[in-house]
Amino acid sequence: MERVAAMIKERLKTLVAEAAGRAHDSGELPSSQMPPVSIEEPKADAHGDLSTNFALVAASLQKMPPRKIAERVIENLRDSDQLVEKTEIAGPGFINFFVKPKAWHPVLHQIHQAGDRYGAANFGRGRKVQVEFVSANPTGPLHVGHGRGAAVGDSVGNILAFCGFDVEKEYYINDSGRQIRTLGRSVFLRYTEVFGRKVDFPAECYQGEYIRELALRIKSEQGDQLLHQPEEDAIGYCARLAAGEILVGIRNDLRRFGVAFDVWFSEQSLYDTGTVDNVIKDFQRRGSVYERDGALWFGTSAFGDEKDRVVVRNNGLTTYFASDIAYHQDKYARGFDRVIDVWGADHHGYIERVTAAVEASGYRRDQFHVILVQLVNLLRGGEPVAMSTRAGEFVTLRDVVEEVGTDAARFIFLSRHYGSPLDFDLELAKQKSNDNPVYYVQYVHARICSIIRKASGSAAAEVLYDEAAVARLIETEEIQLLKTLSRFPETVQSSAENLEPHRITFYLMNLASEFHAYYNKHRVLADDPVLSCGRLYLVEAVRRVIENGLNLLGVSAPEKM
RNA sequence: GCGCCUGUAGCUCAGUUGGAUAGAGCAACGGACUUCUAAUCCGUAGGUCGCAGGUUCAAAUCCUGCCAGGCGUACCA
Repeated sequence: MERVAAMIKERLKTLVAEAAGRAHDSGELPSSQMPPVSIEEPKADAHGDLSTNFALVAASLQKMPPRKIAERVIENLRDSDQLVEKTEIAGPGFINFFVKPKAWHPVLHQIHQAGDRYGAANFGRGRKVQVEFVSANPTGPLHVGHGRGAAVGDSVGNILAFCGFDVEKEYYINDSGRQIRTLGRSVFLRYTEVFGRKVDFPAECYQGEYIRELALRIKSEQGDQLLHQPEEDAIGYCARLAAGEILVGIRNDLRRFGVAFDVWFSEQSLYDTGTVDNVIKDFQRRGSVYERDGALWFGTSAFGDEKDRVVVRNNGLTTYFASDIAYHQDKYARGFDRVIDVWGADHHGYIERVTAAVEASGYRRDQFHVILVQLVNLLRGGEPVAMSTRAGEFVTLRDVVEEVGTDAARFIFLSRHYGSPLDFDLELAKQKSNDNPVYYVQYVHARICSIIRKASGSAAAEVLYDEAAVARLIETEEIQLLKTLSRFPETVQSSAENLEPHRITFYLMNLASEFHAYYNKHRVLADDPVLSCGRLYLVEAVRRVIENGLNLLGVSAPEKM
């Protein structure tokens, strides 16, 4: 099905190109060289529905003033299907098109036919894409920053899937290495404390209260048994148990936050299967890895990194980077064309080296993409909430979801470009007013459901298509809504191309605003049954687009509020 | 020092990949509920797009150099 907005643009493009050709044939334009025609949407309504800068771009080729070129193009327009109401030349030489209202009407039928697929596309052509996000170490509960990463990653995945990519969402569990040992040690020390042993709790250990809770839990299950084992065994036991428990908590928190991963991938498994060793050996054979000062180095600088990086330290232990190389190789080996990693902004120093590893493994640079999500500043009533990771005092994602709800949290996380720092105000987030954009958008959905209930007795009632009724939609606000609705597919597309979910958020706020304005000015259920029928059809289309958009963000579309 | 991100209205942020007079929301002020949900709407006011150059018909957007803030720059994870 051809999109209405795209169709109109294409048509105008052709009209302009043909007109320019005719003008040249008749000698009105000297050069046969014509620039490509681009059709844009002006931001000011006074500049028409669509416009082209053709005359401006053609000026240097034609060696003529732009306004003169514009005149000759307009004179040669042959608008055979009566699409255009009016054209004008404006400013330095823009050609503005005012499209007939009826040109936008077909979008309604399209929306009703496409249903929950309206806005979807297939330019992904089934290519496999992996989105990896959150991937927090299982050494403590998720905090607010992880929530932002979760919302962004989940939504990017949804959007790409909507555009025809075969998407898999993955969580990488850093369940190996020193931080897990530190976790075990932290729990074990608290455990010994429970039995009255005086310990000097080290600063590098995890300070949070949850460590004590885990220790108590081990006591209730194992009594004092661990005190009688070799300390290494006891620490190992604590580490496994704690990481397992924390991971269960993380899964629960994410589920409650509406995030479902297809794959939970264990870092330890890369060691257990020998994948990390094999990768290092393989690169050694190929000369990408070399020895210096007793350590093994990966030659990332050959691929644009500022220096080479260590993969095996001189004490024989592998670095985090080593398993990262193996992990990313494994991703491509699983058949993904594209790999997208969502990282916290503090990891940006890693982009170059992982990209280098990807390239050294024989994949293209553009098959790997990192979304760097900036930090979240948590506020309460405008005042910063004190968060000290060192003291283990921070507001967890669970706390936030319990206080403000999943919908509000997700919407706010996606209400800003991921590259700019986000102020998250708890008071504002749970406020049920127009200050809170999520309710502003959801309210539209609930309102429309209410209208439809009123019209037919049930929200699920079928709203029927009637050509004569749709033709009655000619109010300014109605045409505006039609134009905005027809723009949804391209919004989704640019959102997918740029991996920017916030474009959907802004689109929805704008659509909501236009609907509220319409609602306040015109009655949907009017005395005239034909008009009512047309308006119901329009309003149901708005509802559908709000629902589809909110779905992509992972936010619910309530029928009542 | 080097690298990345950010700098737009009092505040929080958009800005259609280079377009016309730079837009929303909040806060301020003034209005609108006997009518489909007032969690709403309408109006007013608010700007040297960090600064300085450059590229061109056209720059918030691209290039260069400064300024400010954040982050990074480990044989840490």
